[in-house]
Amino acid sequence: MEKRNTIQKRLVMEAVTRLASHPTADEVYAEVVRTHPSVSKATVYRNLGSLSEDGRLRHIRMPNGADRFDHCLTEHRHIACIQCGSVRDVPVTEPDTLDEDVAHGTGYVEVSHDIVFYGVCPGCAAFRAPR
Amino acid sequence: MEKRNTIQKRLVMEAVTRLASHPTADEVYAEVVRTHPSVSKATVYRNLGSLSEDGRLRHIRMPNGADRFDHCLTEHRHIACIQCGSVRDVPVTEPDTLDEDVAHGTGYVEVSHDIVFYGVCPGCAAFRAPR
DNA sequence: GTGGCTGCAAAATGTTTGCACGGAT
DNA sequence: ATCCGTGCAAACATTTTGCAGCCAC
Repeated sequence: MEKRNTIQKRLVMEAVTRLASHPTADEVYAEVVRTHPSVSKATVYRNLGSLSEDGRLRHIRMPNGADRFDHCLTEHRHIACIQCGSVRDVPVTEPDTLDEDVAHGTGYVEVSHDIVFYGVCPGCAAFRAPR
Repeated sequence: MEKRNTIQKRLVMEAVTRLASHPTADEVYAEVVRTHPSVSKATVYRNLGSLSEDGRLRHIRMPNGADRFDHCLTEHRHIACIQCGSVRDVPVTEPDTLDEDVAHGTGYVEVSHDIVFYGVCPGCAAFRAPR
């Protein structure tokens, strides 16, 4: 019942923090294995889940590719470049009554939402349409 | 270059329409196979993709489980019950300047977004907390 | 000491792809 | 005659799980 603080868990946490920019589980695994080759991918997945559950990481579900994990716990959104796949932070801009409105409109309770933005990042846009 | 209108494509289209409520690719496949056992799952996937591309179906990317397909083309959102997994429609409530705002804030271009709501549907809520 | 955590491999899930063939144009 | 769309199976990508042993508590 008690959650343990294992070396592996710390390694996963550190990897996500070090990679900073929303790594996928696979990227976290690669980072951990670099210094600790014996750690298995299942353990990385399990610890990512555990840490997210504990609120120490944020689990970002990407509607397309692999899910990502964020060490930054402040409320924010993400935008993925449809060209290069990079992901960066975006401040929250949708009204905070959104869930409430939907709850009232539908009769659902405990309403939350996932929102992910897509677009072409400045770098890719420049490359696509140079001068 | 020319897209053909095959029996399989029509079957897929009809299945999505008949199932009405946001079937997954697998559910569409099951529905098609019931009457036409020789149709392969790959064909269903390919036709779902083709029809979505043509705007005849809407491809709903679910951040969690399998993607779903919607025969209803009018702009709307979806809410999934975290208890029973059912999905129903929700009118758009977020401001239509959302993408614009993010574009201005980030410098990204061609900004769009996916948004999916989660909650407990009235039925499941009643079951969970009767009386 | 013991039960959660790990490593390994295998399974599960969801989707895509290579290939040869058959049918629509 | 083309060549697109199909069926089949296998590949692929991501994540989960079963199990025996280990190690943090």
